[in-house]
Amino acid sequence: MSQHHPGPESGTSAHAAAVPDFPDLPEATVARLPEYLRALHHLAESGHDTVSSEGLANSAGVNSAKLRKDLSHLGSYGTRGVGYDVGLLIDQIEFVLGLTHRRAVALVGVGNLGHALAGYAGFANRGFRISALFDADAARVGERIGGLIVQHIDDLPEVIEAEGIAIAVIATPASAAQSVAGRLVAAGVTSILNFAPCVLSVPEGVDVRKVDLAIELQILSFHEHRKAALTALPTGGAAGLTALPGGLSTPSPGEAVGT
Amino acid sequence: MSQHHPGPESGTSAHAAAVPDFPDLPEATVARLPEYLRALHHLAESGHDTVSSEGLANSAGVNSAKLRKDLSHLGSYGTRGVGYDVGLLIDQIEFVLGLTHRRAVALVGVGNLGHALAGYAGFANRGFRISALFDADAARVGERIGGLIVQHIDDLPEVIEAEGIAIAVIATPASAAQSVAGRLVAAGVTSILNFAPCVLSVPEGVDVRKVDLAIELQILSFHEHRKAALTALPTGGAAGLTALPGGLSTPSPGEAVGT
DNA sequence: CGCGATTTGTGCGCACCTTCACAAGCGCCT
DNA sequence: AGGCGCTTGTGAAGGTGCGCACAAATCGCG
Repeated sequence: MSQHHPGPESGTSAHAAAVPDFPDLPEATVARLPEYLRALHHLAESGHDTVSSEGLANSAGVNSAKLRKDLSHLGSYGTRGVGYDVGLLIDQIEFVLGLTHRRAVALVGVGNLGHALAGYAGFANRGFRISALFDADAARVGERIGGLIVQHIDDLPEVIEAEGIAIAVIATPASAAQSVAGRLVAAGVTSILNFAPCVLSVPEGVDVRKVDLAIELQILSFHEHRKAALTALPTGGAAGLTALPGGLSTPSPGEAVGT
Repeated sequence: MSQHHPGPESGTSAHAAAVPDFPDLPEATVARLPEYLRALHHLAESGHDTVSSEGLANSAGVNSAKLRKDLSHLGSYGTRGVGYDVGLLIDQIEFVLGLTHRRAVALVGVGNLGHALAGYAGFANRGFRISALFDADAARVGERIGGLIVQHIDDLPEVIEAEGIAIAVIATPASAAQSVAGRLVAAGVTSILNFAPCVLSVPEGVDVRKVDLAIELQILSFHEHRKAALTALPTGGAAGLTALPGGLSTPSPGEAVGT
């Protein structure tokens, strides 16, 4: 999705024995690790202290072979014949994802969507803390949201530095997003989650992930359209479908990351 | 827009059935079409009536070769030496995505996030109309949000059918999501956009896309972590050499992922 | 103390996606 | 009319990811 510069690909020679670390984890694997982490926390709360790849894969909604391969990439600690130690695996994944400490996040744009994101409990529960809110609208500055005061975007540099913020969320209108991105990067932010429906260009070394809500619906719309065309044409589109079970069963393939 | 059904002369070669086209568009292509569409609308508003693959690719933030291949999949109409007709391409893509008519969408869960989604202007502008709001909390039922009244989730079947809704958005807590999904499917919904951080299992034929905001941040966190590790290491020697075992000993723990 | 049941880790083939490079087509200019 | 430059469409190569299937490893039990 966003720009991932293969770039010079500095080798990053694995500093041998000390840390198992993350030299060049496949992007697809990285995208799934959070999923595993969530499932693991769930399992831990249920009292499980070990889990098989089959069980964990089930909880995370993926194939067990894929899960094993993913975990093997980070030199995982499973025990053959037994499974994975839940607590250990949680620590492992959290380390690889850089979640050993709570990360501070800045949020720019406290409009309709930004307001909701600022109060989204899911962030706090999963390793992040919204540490600063910004908006360009003077009328909004000073407003209090979930224990934070909205600050003017001109104060961005000082706050970003003072709080040591490296990750920012853009929830502004598309027209302002590129400008905001530039100011964020100038202030030292190196990772951006962009909710504005537009492409951002940023210097090399800055990561951008994009969430476009309308695009998600449009992709679903395509599949709706396709399904409608299929059922209208008994050409054999349904032939491929195995006996449709009455109950709930196979998880759908959704997902695809990105973006 | 533009009830443009004639389609492009029934495919290129095999015109067995009068099927429009999009038989089996690659998923990756489908995911990018909305991006192109957005860029095209932008271009149209800027007065452009044709655009080259290079120009459009630039606007959409992708490689031009990739764009051309994507468009070729849907039997597109570009003119060599000139480029693509912006208006025609918009119609084409909107048709393929099933956006020739505005689609009705139901939204379940009018909490923090759901409230924002209900008012999100980006949906209305891009082919969708939130047609119904539901919540399980009786205290919220009756509340008015953006011209719609929140209804109780028990009324879901009647409303879904009456409005002919096929797409739904789940913005409930994770604990309720699976149950809601089941009720949606039972009511006839065949596409779900899930914002709850959990896996949904649905019957075959139902599409689910998931947006997990915390996961997006966690992926960024990984890259932050990686970048931090890189800058912490002396850049000099690491460049280029990938853990070549040329070193005399290189104890096993290196685990040489790549090999 | 060895055997079988269980589960991980992974080699391999396959399918999909991306990118390059170039021939074919189109319009314009001379 | 003909050639020239520009742009599309696509064949082919390369890369990435996925899933099967199986050997290796570990535990529990008799």
